Amino acid sequence: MKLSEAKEQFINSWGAFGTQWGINRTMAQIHALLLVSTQPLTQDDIMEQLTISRGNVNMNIRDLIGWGLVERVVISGERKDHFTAEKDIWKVATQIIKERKKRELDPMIKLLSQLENIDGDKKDKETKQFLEIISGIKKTGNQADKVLDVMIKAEENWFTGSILKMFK
Amino acid sequence: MKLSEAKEQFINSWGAFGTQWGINRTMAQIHALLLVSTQPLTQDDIMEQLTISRGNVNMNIRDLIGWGLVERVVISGERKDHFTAEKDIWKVATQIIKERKKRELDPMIKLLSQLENIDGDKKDKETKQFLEIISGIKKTGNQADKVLDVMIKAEENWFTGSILKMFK
DNA sequence: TTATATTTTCAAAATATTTTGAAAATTCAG
DNA sequence: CTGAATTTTCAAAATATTTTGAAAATATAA
Repeated sequence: MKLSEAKEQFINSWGAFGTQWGINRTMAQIHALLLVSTQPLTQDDIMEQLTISRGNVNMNIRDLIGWGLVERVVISGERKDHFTAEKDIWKVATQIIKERKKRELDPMIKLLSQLENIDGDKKDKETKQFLEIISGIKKTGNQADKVLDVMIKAEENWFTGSILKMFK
Repeated sequence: MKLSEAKEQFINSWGAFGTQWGINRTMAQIHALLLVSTQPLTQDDIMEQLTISRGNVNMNIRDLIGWGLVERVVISGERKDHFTAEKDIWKVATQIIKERKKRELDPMIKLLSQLENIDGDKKDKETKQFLEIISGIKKTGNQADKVLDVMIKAEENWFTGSILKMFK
């Protein structure tokens, strides 16, 4: 397999992979393209390489920046914006986990707490079972939350070289 | 809030939550409905409670069974099939992790191995960087794979009461 | 077996999401 | 400032996914 073929296949597979996780195909492809690019790319580079429209590139780049996976870099002497992706996949993974936790897990736990305030007889079988399910989900959610916090903290401290502080 | 409202809100939120994870809304809603139902339900019950068509219920139930989240139960004396969901959310979570690992992580790692076989000069800067990215992803993928295996094993052994075997 | 209840399938319709592209807004060199 | 380059926006078009519902297949009681 040639390098260009391998890159293409990686971009396509990463895109397909993304769709299974509720991420749109193009956004995942742009991310993949930036991952395997030596140089930061402009919107025009991305348009050309993935044959997609300017608007599409622009919107998805903005989302990727929102997820903290891509950043805008200024190349001195160049007028156009350039974009580059974090190459360390472990950092990519923790960043995604951090964002999903914030956007989804935290609100879900909040909702579950609200659902625990039901009017009426807590001894009623239906009510009792409902509350058990809800509190079970909340408990597991909170455990996951804590595990992820430790992961994120570990990542941050590892990165800043201050991992020992975690145990003080 | 009344119980019926709480149930409804739970079902809707679980559905919305699902779509963010690449799971279709109705499938997540059916799962939620079965989670908070005291009794196993028939297809007709589900049709009625979620006001969706028979075909839709049938297909999504089949998928849920494929994910190992729902099972068919026979109620003696009743002609129709009944369905019920695993209520222990920790088991639900490990089941989902197990399936996603099998369906997505394992194939992704396989693909990455293929992409490492590139023709041409391994000293070429472009080639070298590509191989570094790919092997980085593969390494992180393999680590995740191992962590998830331990989780799944722990869950299974915990469930069967043979957790001590894990350390022998 | 036959008649009826139940489940499954799948093409077409409905709905939701993504993509385009041109106009508007912004940036910046001269 | 001016005007060209660049970026952003967003309504409409294209595409993808989900849902329906009726027909076909299957199961079961009599």
